[in-house]
Amino acid sequence: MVSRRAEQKIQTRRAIMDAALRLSAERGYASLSLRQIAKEADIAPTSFYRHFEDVDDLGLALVDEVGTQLRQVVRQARRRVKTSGEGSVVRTSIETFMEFATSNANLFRLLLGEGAGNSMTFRTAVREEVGRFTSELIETLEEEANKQNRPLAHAELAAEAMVTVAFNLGASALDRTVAERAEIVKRIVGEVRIIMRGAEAMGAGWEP
Amino acid sequence: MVSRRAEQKIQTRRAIMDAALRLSAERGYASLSLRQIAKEADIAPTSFYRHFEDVDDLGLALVDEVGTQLRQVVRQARRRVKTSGEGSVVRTSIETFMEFATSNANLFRLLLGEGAGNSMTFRTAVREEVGRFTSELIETLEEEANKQNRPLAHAELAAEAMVTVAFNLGASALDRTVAERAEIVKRIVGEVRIIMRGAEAMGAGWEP
DNA sequence: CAGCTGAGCGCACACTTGTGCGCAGTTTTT
DNA sequence: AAAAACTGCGCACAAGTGTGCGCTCAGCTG
Repeated sequence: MVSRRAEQKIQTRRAIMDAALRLSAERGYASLSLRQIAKEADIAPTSFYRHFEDVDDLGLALVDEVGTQLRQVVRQARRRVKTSGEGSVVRTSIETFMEFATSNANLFRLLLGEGAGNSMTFRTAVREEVGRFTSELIETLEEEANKQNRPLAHAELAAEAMVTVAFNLGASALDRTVAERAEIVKRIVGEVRIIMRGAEAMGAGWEP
Repeated sequence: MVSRRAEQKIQTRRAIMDAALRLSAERGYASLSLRQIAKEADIAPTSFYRHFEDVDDLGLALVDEVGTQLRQVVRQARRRVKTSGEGSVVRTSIETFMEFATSNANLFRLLLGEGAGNSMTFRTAVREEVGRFTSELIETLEEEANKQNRPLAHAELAAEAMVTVAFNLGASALDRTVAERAEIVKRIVGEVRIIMRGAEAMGAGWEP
């Protein structure tokens, strides 16, 4: 499996994915053509088929990738919170998240863009990924609530709201300058805190 | 100005916009061609230019339209809350909003889809519209808070979070069955309540 | 009434698009 | 060493793309 050939193959596969990412940042993913991608990846158009069935197939692979990396982010944030002693959970988590978002801006934009946009297949794939992310957050939230002995009402609702806010405002930050970006992060932190506070304030037996 | 001619013109303009909307619901807006739109609108391709410079120009017109209609929604919601005596402000507003979203699903999807996706011009246009919407909500929130004598900390943050949640979960509801949709509305209401509660719980002098 | 304006059309052009087919060269398998 | 497998390429083709140009003729203006 470490044959020279297989290695080369995954290398060009990467080249294709990177090319698509680069292009989609400018023109938007939906308006990408196989040929454009091929050219950007220094590949003959027909060679594309040796790696993906379709442009949509490529898209799904990308969504999958971003999902995997995102989940890593949650774990990294958890670790950071645990080790670095203090600093609020909220702030640390969000900063970790934004770090990821800015350094993978293209991938991230794709996720957000296609989540609301294109084809049905895509939308559901994206939502699944975001769903996984939310699940892990719910878990973290409940864990933390137990430890601090401050019960949360409806952790799922709170988590969903937090993720939605962070993802969307986070995405809007990508276009901005560094200064503006910091300002947006502040806003995200503020809003997430509000949500947290609200969830705590609602009694344990609250029914929406 | 009510000349037969002008009337005809705005009529075909409408036809074009509707056609674009219909098509974008299936294939996604970004992958629309001028010719497809023209065909769907029963127009010769070149006639398109009599109404719009560009496909992007059309897009901006559509974003503008949805924005205008959206603001009408807020006002309608306000009126409903005032007249219909009771029922929570939150629930009434969200129901009004969802009514609009479902009956203008295509327009709405366009707004959300392009808000995160396509070209820079587009993104900013969309965000402006959403911003306007948020502004009106902030106003309503503060007004209501004064009347009920329950000060809100950082109405802007709360409003932004609410709008983000409502828009995005709302958009995700569009694909679902009627039953699932009702479930999502419930979730939105719950989350908005949490946000509201959180904003109230934060003291008046709170700094995020 | 005559003359002008402007919406809509058809034609034409130069590109770009996705994809099928068969060949080259290299790596892996026998 | 011979054969099989497979990545990548060039070519070809039909279909679709945006847009310039000049015509028609309904409807407005003087």
